[in-house]
Amino acid sequence: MLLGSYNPSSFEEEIYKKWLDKNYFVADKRKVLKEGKRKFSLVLPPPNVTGALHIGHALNATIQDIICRYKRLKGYEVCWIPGTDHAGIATQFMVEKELAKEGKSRYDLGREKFLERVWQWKEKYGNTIINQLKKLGVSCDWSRQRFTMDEGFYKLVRKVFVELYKDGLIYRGLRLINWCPRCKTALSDLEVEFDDKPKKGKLYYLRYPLILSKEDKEKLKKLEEEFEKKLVSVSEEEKDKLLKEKPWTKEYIVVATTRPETMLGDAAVAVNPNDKRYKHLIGKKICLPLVNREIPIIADEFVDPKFGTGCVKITPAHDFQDYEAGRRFSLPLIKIMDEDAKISKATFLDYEGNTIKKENIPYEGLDRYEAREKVIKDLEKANLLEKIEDYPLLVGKCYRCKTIVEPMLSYQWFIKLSKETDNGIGFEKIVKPALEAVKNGTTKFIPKEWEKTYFNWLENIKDWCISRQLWWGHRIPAFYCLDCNELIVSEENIDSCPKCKSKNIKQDEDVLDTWFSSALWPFGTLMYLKNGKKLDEDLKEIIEKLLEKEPETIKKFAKEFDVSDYLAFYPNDILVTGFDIIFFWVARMMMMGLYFTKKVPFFDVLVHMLVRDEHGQKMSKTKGNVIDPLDVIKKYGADALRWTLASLSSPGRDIRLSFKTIESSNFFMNKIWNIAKYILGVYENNNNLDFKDGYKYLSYEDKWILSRFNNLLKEYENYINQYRFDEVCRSLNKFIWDTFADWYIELSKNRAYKGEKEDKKAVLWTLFNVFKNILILLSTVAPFISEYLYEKIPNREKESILLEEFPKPFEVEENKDFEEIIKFISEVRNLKSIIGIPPSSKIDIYILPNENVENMLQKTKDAIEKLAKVNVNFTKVPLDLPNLNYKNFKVFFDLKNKINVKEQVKVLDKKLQKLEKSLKQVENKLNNESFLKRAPQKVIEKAKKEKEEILLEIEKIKHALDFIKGGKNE
RNA sequence: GGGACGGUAGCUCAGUGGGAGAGCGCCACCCCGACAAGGUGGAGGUCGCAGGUUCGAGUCCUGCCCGUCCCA
Repeated sequence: MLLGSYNPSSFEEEIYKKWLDKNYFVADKRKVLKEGKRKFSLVLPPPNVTGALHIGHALNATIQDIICRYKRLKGYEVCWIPGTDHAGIATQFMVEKELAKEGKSRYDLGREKFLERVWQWKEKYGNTIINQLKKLGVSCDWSRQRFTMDEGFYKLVRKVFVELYKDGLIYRGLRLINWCPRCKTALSDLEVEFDDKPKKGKLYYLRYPLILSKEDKEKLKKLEEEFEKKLVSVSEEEKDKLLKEKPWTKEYIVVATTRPETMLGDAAVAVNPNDKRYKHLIGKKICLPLVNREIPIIADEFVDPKFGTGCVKITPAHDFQDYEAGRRFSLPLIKIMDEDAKISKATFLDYEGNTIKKENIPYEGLDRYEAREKVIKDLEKANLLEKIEDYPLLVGKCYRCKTIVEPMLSYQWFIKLSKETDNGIGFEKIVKPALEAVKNGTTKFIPKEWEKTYFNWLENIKDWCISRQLWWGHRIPAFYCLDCNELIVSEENIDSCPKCKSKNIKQDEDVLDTWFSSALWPFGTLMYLKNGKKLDEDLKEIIEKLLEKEPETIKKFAKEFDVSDYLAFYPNDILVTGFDIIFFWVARMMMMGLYFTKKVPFFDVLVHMLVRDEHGQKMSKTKGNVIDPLDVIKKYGADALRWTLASLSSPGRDIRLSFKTIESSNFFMNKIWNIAKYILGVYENNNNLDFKDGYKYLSYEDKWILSRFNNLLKEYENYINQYRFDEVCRSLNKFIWDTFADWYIELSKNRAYKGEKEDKKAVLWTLFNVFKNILILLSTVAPFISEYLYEKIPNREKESILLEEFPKPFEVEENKDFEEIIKFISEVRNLKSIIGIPPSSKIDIYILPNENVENMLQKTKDAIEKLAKVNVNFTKVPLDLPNLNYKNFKVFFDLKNKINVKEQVKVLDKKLQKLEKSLKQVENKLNNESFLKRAPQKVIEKAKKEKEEILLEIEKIKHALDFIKGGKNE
């Protein structure tokens, strides 16, 4: 026996090792640059060094691998570059956690020692996902593996930063940003998460005493009296309306807030200018309780009169909306929290970042939530708490550690992207090209719906906060002269001030947002630091010539970088990624790619969805519904996992994954295995008969399966080019199982075991050639089993299926007549079942063929007998027996003594009714003049044919009925 | 509040204006010289609801209901 039972874990690892040893995945730039071979390139979205492989990675990598393997078959030089991302916050978080176990913090170690520790950690765990991906069988070019903080990226990131700075597109400024008090770093808008449902929060109503002169007080009294008078003279209906506009006449004003502790930083109180209740108070001042600060009452349109009392506090240093309002009214920024989100001294700043003054305030040192309690308690004591209401609240949380973020005033670095910043210089230079490239179709999203998401975000983009107060990451190449305050942005580290020559230089403490380096990934992975190495001599001329056409930036980069890979493989052809990082990553790669290379980083963006559990729940450790791809691989093999993911990946839909589905994929793999077992068994059984010339003796069924394969080939290619991997799998499954195994293999058995030599040759030739092609098509999705079985077949020509070409169609014509035999066999089985004849009980049938198919039926006789479990006789004349009619032949059934169930009449009647219903439908159609006039000829023809077929069916059933009713044998 | 996507068999999902499909599950029968992880046959549907366009709508348009997600 050539094959045992299917056990993927027994061969997958070995096969992967072979592929690696033979360097099949390594891209050859020479073939592209020198021989003009078509290239196909892409980057693996770099997983975080912190992570472990989850099912989402598996889906993402599977899709890419299918595409890459397909492109190799189609003769492309495929360059698929893997790598890992340093993942600033996440990695630092992991190492800090490790340190915490030793009772230390990063500050105990200091920056340098801490970073050493992170590098150690990275060396130890950073390749986890990469190694796990190999178990999945992905065909990345591992020789080109990169890291977002490797030497090349270190240099590239600095270059890019300096370029952008020189071009006036990066600035440093005091801004209100999202701050994570646990990670102690700024977060970009995207890194702040909001819960789906609002949390139960409170709305606090605080009384702020007005500062009133004697006249003011009298005025208020008067207003009150006037209003009372007015009230008496109006109707009941108008009274309500009037009451809503009642002028505020108390000696304090009431503001509503969800964050009472921030009142310590209030710079004003605001009302809507059209709000009649407060009109007379605009311009007055209040005395802010607890801190005794005098602040004005201002009027601004942004105040919603319906919110709370219609009167809000303005805290410009701790709320985004208030920041803008504060700027409009030149209110001071009053910062009252430190980086731990604890109450600090109040610092008054202007919008340029100059400190105006500092002020002692109560609660210093208290955490923001402790401070809230205290503030409320103290206000209550002073009778300044009006009331507390329940209020639904949306709070932003750090996407890494889930700590509630704090709007915080701090110095940060930004890339200008907003339409508002500097007359939209960044928008024009960076954002617009990225928008344009998708609008004009240079880069396409698949499915297209995602383009809207992309446009919407880019069109409303804000400046990108790129600095993070972390230690792990690309340190910002900005230097400060501590003597003359000069800011120097420089690619190289500097040790003296170019202005005052002072040696008192300090580099900016901050590192760059991780996504800054990821944004360079598509071209950065194709550039390597030369480090003094010379270019490959044979490529020198070609490279120089190609370089001429490149933009200045690339020429500049080429001085220090080997850009031969870039010239061979950029732009990428496709990017495959999850929808959740379109903003984080895709948009930013588009912007950076276009800005620096003047080309789109990739042409197709294939967006896939989330993998959920079988109930549609997100997988999470806390829910315990995680399916670990490694467990799956262990149990069912990588092929089954890949097959499952591919089959379920219909565009725009989340995947619901269950072990049941994986199991059925495994069954399919097993089926393929057994097909191989059969074919190889037949071969062995015939003493390895040389079947090379078998194509000369092809029979009807051989030609039929060959033509059916051609059909599959068309479908397959059509679907894979549309990235419809679900349909690819469906087509393959249908052909392999329902057509090849269930029909052709069954049809082949007589000839394979008992046929003449020529028959055997033809059968073997057909079996092996169809099977080889099946394996090649299958190898994109299920590469392991394909390779393993490919190695076993005698008609292979290559040492690996990876070196195969995409199959060409067989030179045969479609044989519709043979399809009729298939149909006929099915119907005999069906008929036997209906009239209650056990499948194993043979009945006699008489076939009356016309000339066209006589030979075919004669030759297929054995197969028909075997598959339909009948005794086939031929007749030259019609017989007086129940019969079935086909286009080219008639079949008569001798059913005497075979029927034992009269109740079959019911079944047949039901069937008849169904058929008559559809007959009516078709007839209605065909009797409809409008239909005949307006429908296309093709459709009308089809309808006519359909009617004929239904009539045939009806006739058949009627025959069967006649027989049962008339010929019952007791 | 704005937007996107989805609602088709018990479950998970395909479906390209023209006879409602697949896998799993279910029922009945069958170990047949690859495979019981299999074979043969079968049952099961108001395609979310209501309108509209069309000779013809699961498919296109409008409104509504339900669900998921993104943005503010």
